[in-house]
Amino acid sequence: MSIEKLGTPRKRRASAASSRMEDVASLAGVSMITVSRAINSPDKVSPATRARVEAAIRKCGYVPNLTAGSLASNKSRIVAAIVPTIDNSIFAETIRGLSETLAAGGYQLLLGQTGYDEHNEEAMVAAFLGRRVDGIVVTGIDHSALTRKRLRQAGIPVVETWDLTDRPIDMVAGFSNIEAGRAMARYLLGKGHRRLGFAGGADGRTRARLAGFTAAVNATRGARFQHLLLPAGTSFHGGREALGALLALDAGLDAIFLSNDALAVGALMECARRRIRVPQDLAIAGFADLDIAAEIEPALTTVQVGSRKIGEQAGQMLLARLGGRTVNNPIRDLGFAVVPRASA
Amino acid sequence: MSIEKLGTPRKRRASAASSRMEDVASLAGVSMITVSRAINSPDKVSPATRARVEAAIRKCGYVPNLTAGSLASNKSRIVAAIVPTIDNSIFAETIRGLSETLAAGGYQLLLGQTGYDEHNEEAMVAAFLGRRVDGIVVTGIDHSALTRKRLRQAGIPVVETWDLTDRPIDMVAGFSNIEAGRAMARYLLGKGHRRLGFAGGADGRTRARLAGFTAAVNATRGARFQHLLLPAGTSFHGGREALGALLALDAGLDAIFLSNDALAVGALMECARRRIRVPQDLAIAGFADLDIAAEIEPALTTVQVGSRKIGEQAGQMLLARLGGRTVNNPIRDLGFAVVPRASA
DNA sequence: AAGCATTATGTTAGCGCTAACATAGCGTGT
DNA sequence: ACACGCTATGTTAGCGCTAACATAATGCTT
Repeated sequence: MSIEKLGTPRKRRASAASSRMEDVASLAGVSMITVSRAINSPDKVSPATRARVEAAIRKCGYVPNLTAGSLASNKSRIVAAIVPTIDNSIFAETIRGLSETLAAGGYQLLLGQTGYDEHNEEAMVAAFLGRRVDGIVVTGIDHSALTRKRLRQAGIPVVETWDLTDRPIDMVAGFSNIEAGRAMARYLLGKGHRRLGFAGGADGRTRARLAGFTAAVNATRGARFQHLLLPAGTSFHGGREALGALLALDAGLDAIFLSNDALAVGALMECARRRIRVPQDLAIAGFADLDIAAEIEPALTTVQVGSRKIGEQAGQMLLARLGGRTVNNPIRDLGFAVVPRASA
Repeated sequence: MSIEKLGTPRKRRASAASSRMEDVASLAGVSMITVSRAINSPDKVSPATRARVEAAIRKCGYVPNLTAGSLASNKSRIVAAIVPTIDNSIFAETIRGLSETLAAGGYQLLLGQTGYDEHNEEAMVAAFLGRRVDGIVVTGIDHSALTRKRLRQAGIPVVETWDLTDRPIDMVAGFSNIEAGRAMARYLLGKGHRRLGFAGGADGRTRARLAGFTAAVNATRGARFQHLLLPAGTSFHGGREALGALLALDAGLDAIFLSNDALAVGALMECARRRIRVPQDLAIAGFADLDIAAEIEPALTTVQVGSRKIGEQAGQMLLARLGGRTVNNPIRDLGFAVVPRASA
């Protein structure tokens, strides 16, 4: 065995050309931990030292390696969110609210889109947990058994959104889809409609709305309805087709509830094309109160659910828990409201 | 100095309760590196060993810590994307295309939304680089000097999108906004319109479209135009207001080009409200060919730019470079096409 | 049967940072 | 003058994984 030659480590990985904390430390004449503190908890370092460290950082163009920091501290400052899609969709606003809330707390957002496929959700949850995200936001309350188990065992805050349950995996921010469906049915029935139609995607939230809708219709003498679950989730074009399909089932429908506003707007367009007068010949209602709902002609009657607020609340709950605070109300019912406009 | 007591390390960090690679290794009776290989490059491990390792993984419920892997391998398998917003927006489809392309290659997407604020972009780029993302996608070709410098020095593939330049930071996938603006002006002029209006957000891409539009109008005898740059980027409501504001500048306008489809749809809605016939009294044109453009009544004349394809191409270029291949054509002009519909 | 390439697996030493503990320096009260 | 608490900074030992090199086992050539 020979003594190592000075300055020639036997082994050295090809590392980034970028400067490391060590370089900053020696430049500033302090230890690494002081640099670390100057960056992450500046008030634990004297102003004079902090100034020297900051100067050194600027001089080297140092960019802290957050991956290394995450490994050492077991905190990633990343939150993952899984939504079905962000295309012309109700979830885009949720993501926006979440993203801005998290950014304000110093967290970044890892985004997953399942395309309404539960199998994708499972794989994404696994991948995100492997990334040791600090928290996770999922859409809905229906998840595979494996996904639920993994989320519970991960030991991180989890927020389910866009629905409500007594027994969330951890926390939930949303509203009751069943009640929302019921409320819209009652609204339409209250307007005197008795031959109703319902169409929407095949996800759990739409099914819940359908359940509430069905219950209210069945409780009303003389009322009957047709429904349709579409393979594709949310598109304007899908709304056109849904309208046609429902009218094919029963040409005498007098009101149709589409489970999201994109579909409803598509249905309105199809009515315009077919010269069906809305709401005189046929009432049309949507769900979620997208921006366009208030702007289109005729303005769309819909259910306002605070898409953006769901994201903000989810973000706030996560930030609270990540900041060591307890969340006093982990089941947040943000409510909904039927917004009567011209179309129904 | 005393000999360490067996089994009681002087120091041990509070670590996750979850199992580590070491646990899997001992359970399977192999070394850690074999487990690592069984996971990351299965064909380097014999089928028998692989099977034992996989069984052990299932038994412990092992989830690899990707943070540790990233640090060791200097690869994060994360790509960051920065867009102005994903709300009812042209960028949602780009993100979707990117996200799906990357997912197929085993990469995850870290999303940043600047809200059309260049200052945010700078901070986000810094944060993402600190995260040692493997690649980054940004919107547009206008970036602060510091951002450009950081991106160049990061030594990772960078794709600029939604515009075109001879001298990208690294790669670019988009189309010429100047030419697109010019093409739409020519289209409207070709239809005989001579008093044109233009409105859009204040971002660089809209300015480029405006430049092309202006050039074409100025080259046409007898043509004149008004323009308007809005603070808020893309909203239906903004389109209503833009229409009003442009008509206030010149009530005799006969064609208006809105720099994105959300604005254009809003303008159409406002025309409906004001009983302005489109296109007879006023032609309306949009930009990007969102889903709704083809569905609305009257259908919207717009510029189709392949929003989704931009994301897919960006993803493919990144995957190629990350896979060690060279990208033969790093400047990808995906073109555009004026789509004539009923509104102009 | 020796020589060599190839495949399968192991050993060692980090990747760049921070937790946990250690220590030095200083003001304060008695 | 001394213990005490407090602030500022330092030392050490990892966090959980993989790169790089090392070695063993196997097949194939001549």
